[in-house]
Amino acid sequence: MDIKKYTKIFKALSNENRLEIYLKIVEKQEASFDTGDECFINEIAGCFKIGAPTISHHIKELSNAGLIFTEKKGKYLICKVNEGVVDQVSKLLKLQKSK
Amino acid sequence: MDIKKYTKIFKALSNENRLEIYLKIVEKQEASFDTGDECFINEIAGCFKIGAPTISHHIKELSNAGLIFTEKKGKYLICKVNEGVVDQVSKLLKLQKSK
DNA sequence: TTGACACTTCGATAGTTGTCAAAGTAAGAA
DNA sequence: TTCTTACTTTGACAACTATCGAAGTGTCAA
Repeated sequence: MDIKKYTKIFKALSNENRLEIYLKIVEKQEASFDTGDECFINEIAGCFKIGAPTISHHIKELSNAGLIFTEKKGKYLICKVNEGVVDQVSKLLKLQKSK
Repeated sequence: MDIKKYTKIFKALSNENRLEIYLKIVEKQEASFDTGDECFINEIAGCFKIGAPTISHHIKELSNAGLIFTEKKGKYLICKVNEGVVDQVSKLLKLQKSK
């Protein structure tokens, strides 16, 4: 088990703004099951009172931790949740009572 | 939803030694379903190359985040996982595809 | 009561992190 | 080409964190 990988994930989620950015991406992705829209960072950036450089930095941390995937589309940046990692995290934390 | 509560939890798990301490407590608790033993910090402290003050500090952070409960038994300290919080964390991170 | 043990508290310090302003890049519109 | 928009990179700095040694507290056994 790669402890470092998980500490990186938890570190990425341990900052208030970064966690909210991540949750916004999750939210947008949920909505997209109906609409088919993608999550443009541009659209959610306005919700925060931090500057563009800081948001860019946070996105990179989330991406580095493997929590999200990013993709450039013209001048916009699209983000997607990495659902596999989220499942791994849930498993790590839990007791395996059934075992 | 209380973002601060969750950032505190993630921060608690974002340090390598602290995550390992938490996982040791989980492990001990799993074993205890058979043996009925409790998790004495004293016993797991030897696994780490950090000093007692640092371990004490880490335990307090885990407890403060609500991830574990602690209890004094004589001169020993007993730790238990707060399973409720772990479930909440898993729910927070996940997409609700079924909705 | 003395000593050993299991922590805890305190104070210090090196290292890390979140944020910003300024400057940079790259795409698309005019 | 020039301008605007969207993001990135860089450099700096204040705030926070992990760790330690030293000293402190409380428990238990001899």
